[in-house]
Amino acid sequence: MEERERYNPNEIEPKWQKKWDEDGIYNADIDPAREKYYALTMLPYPSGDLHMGHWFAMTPSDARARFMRMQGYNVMFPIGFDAFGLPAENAAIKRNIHPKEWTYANIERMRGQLRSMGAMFDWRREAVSADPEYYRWTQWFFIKLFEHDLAYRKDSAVDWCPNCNTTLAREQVWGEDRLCERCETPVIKKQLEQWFFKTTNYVEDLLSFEGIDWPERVRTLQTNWMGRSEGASVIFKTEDGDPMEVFTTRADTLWGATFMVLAPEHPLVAKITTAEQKKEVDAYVHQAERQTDIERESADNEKTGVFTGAYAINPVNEERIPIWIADYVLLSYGTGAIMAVPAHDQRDFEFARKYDLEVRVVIQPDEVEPLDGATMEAAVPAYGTMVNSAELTGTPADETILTAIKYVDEKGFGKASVNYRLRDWLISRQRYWGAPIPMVYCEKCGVQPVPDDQLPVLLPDDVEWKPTGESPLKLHPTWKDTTCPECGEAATRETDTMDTFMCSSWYHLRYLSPNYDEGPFDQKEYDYWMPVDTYTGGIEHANMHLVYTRFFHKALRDMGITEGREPMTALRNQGIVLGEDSEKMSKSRGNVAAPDDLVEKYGADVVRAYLMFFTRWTLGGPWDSQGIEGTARWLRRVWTAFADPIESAGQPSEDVVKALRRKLHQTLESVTADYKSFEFNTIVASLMELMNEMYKAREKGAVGSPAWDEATDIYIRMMAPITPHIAEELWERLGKPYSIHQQSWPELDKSATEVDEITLVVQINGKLRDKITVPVGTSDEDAKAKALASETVQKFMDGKEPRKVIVVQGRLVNIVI
RNA sequence: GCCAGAGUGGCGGAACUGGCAGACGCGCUCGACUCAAACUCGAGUGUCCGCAAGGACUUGUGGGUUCGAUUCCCACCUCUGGCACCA
Repeated sequence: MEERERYNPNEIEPKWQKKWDEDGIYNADIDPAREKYYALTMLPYPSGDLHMGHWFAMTPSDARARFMRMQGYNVMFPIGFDAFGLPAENAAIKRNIHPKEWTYANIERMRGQLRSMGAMFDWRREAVSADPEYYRWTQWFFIKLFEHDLAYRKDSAVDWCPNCNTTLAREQVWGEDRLCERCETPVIKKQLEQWFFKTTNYVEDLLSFEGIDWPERVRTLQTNWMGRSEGASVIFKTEDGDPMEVFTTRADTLWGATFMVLAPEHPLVAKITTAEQKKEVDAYVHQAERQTDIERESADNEKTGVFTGAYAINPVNEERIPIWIADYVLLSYGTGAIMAVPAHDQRDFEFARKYDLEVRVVIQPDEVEPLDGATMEAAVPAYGTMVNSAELTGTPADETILTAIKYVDEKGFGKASVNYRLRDWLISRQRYWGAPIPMVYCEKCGVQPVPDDQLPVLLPDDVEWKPTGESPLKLHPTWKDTTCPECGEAATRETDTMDTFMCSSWYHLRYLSPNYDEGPFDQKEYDYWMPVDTYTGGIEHANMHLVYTRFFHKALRDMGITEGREPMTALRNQGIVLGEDSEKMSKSRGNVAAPDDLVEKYGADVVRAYLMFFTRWTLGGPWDSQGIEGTARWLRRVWTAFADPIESAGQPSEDVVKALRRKLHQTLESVTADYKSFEFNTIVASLMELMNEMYKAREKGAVGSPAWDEATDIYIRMMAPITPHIAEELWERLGKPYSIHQQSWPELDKSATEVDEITLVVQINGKLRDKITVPVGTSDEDAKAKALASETVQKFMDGKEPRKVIVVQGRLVNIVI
C-alpha cells in the first residue's frame, strides 16, 4: 500500500511564500476599473522580535484583507516600521550599540519574521520612519504646521534627573518615590521651552465622528479624553488687582466661594505670596513638583495645601477670600486656578474642613432638609434653589446656572465659556533617536524654519553615547552650528527631536508612494487609495495615536494637502494579548511569548488559525498555547479529507447529499457574515464543524459526488484567508487554477440552507419542559395546541389551566400557569 | 482616583434583536488501531441528588424589571487597557 503523504507545513509554506513573492500576487497597483480597498494594520515598533501580540494584530487583519480581495476589491495591505523611539537609545546606553544599528538590525530580523506569517503585504510599499527619505517629509509637515500657525513654543515641565542631567520618560521614573531608573536620584520637574501643536484648535472637529464607522467604545474614550464641559470663566482679582481667571461649570455657586486655590506652579504664586508664608509655600511647591498629575488628581489623595498669605476679591459680593495653593489643582487643566465652593464640591469640602475654612451653603436642593455649612459632613453637589446669593437668591433649580452666567456677563466679570481637557500636543523630545525638529535660531532673525531644499535635517551618526548627560545632539561639537536661512549669519539648530507619534500620524500616506521624492506622497496614489477603508490595531491606541492622526489629517486638509473629514473610514480594534501571567507582555517582565518556536513546530497556518480561534479578537486575554493542538488536528483532518480522499464505490443517498449541502451553505452564510464583522474565532469554529460533518458524509460514501466536490471547492475558498498556505497546496493538488488567492468568494445557495422542520422549545413558567417538532411556518395556534397536547406538559400542568400562552414564531411556546 | 472594557464548566471560549446556556476546541475517561509509542478513529464529559427514569441548581456578588435575563436597570467586588515623554 502506498504511504500517505502527511501534511508538512515546513515544506509547503516556504515554497508558496517564495512563489507568491516572485509572482507579485499581492502587489497592489492603481486600477481604475476595480474598486479599491485600503486595509491598514498599525505598523510595529522594531523592538527586536515579532511577538504573539504582533501576530494577533496582523494575521486576522491579513485574513480580513484577503477576504475583501476575494470579494472583488483591489486590496492594498502595506507594512512598515515606526522606527524612532526610546528603546533604541536604551539599547545604546545599555549595550553600547548605536541606535541606528540596533534599529535596522531589528527591522531586518522582523522582516523575515513578518514574511513567515504568509501575509499579503505589498513589500514594495514598505516605509521606515527613521529613513531620511521618510523623516524629510515628517520635517516638511512640521514646517507646514509652523507656517500655518499650528506650531508654537512655550515653557513646559519635563521630568528631569538632576544627576544624569537628562529628561526622563514616564517609564524611566520608578515607583512612588519617583526615582531615576538609572541612578535612583529623585526626579524633579524642570521647565524647558518646547514645541507644541495646536490640537485644541481642532477640538470641536475631533469631537465629531460624523461619517466614520468607528467603535462606540473608541468614540466614548476619545470624547471623554477631550473632555468638553460647558460653564463660565470668571475673573477674580487679587487685592493688588492681578486678575485670576477661573473656569467653573457651576457659576450658580459663585456666592459660596469662600477661598481660592491656585496650582502650585501657577505664575502668580511667586508674586502674591507674602514674606511670612514664603518658606512654607516654596517647600510645598517643591514637593508638588515631584508628583504625577495622576497622583495629584486622585480623589483619595489626602488634600493638602498652603495659604499664600494673599487674598482675592470675589467679584459677586466683593468679599475678601484667602488664596491657597494645593496640588489637587493642576496647571494643565482649565486655568490652573479654581474658586473653591466647599459646600458643593467634595474636594473643596475636604480641604475646607482640614484647614478650617468657611463652608457656606448657596444651593438648597429641593425636598432636602435645609443644609447647614457648619455641620454638614459632605459636600452636596446637587442642583437646587439658590440661597444666600444676594439678588439671585430664590432662583429655581433648573435656571440657576444660566441665570448666574447671564449675571456675571452683565456685570462684566465673566462670560459663558467652554473648557476642554484636551491640551495642545507637546512634540519636543530631548532625545537623539527621533526626527530633528527642522528649526534654526538666529540672534537677528529669531526662529526660522529650515528651507525645503535643505531637508532633511539629517541626524548625525557620529555622536557620543554617554551613560549620563544630555541629548547627543546638544553635545555634538558641530551639528548644531548652521547659518540663518534668512540673513546668512551664524545660527543654531534646534537640538530636540520630534515625538514619534508625529511620525506615525502620517505613515498611511507614505505607504502610498514610499519612494516618491517630490512630496510626502504621490497625488495619483492618494486620489485612488485614500481614505483608509479599515484601520486595525490595538485598543490601547484609542486615545493618543488615534486622536493625533485625526488631528494631523484635519490640519493637512485645511492646508489643501489631504481631503475629506477623516483619514480612516472604519476602525476595528483587537484586544491585548497578555503574558501567561496575565500581565502585559514586556521584556523586563520576561513574559513575552514568541511565535517562532510554534511556527517551527506547527507551521504558520496553525499559528494563524489558533490565534484567530483562541479568543474573541476584540477581547484578547492571557496567552495560552494549550489548545494549539486542536487547530493542528483540524488542519491535519482537512489535509486527510482533501489530499487523500478515499474514493467510495457507491453513490451517497439523497439525504446525505442534502444534509451535506445544507451544512455547507449554512456555514458559508455564517462565515461570510463573520468575516465581514471581524469575528474570527467563530469562523474557525464553523469550519471545524463543517469538517466534522464532512467526515460523517465521507463515511456514508459522499466522496466523489458532485456535492462533495462542491463542498471541497467552497471549503478551501473559505479557509484560504485564514490558512493561506495549506489552502494553496490543496487547491493545486485538486488541479484547480493558480492561485487560490486570486479566486472569488463562493456564491451562497440560499435554498440549500432551508429546513422543513424545526424544533420548538416548550416552557412552563419559563422553564424548559419539552421540545416539539413542527413544520416550518406552523401557525401560533397550531404550535400552542401541539405544545399543550404534549404528555410531559400535561404532567407538569397537573390539571391546572394555563393563564397565558406566549408563542415566539419559530422559537418557543411558554405556558404560564 | 478618573475614563473605558471584561467576568459563563477543570481550561480557552459560543449564544442573532430579551427566547433551548455551555457551539467549537483543549484537557480528562473509556474503547478501537498498534509489538509499542506517536498519529488517527469512535463514545462520553457543567454541578448536585438518583440504580434508572428523572429532578434540582448553574453565566463574579446582591437586588430589580419581565411570561422569560449571560443579554436590560441599580449597587458592589475582581481583573485588563488608557490617563498626555513606552509605542
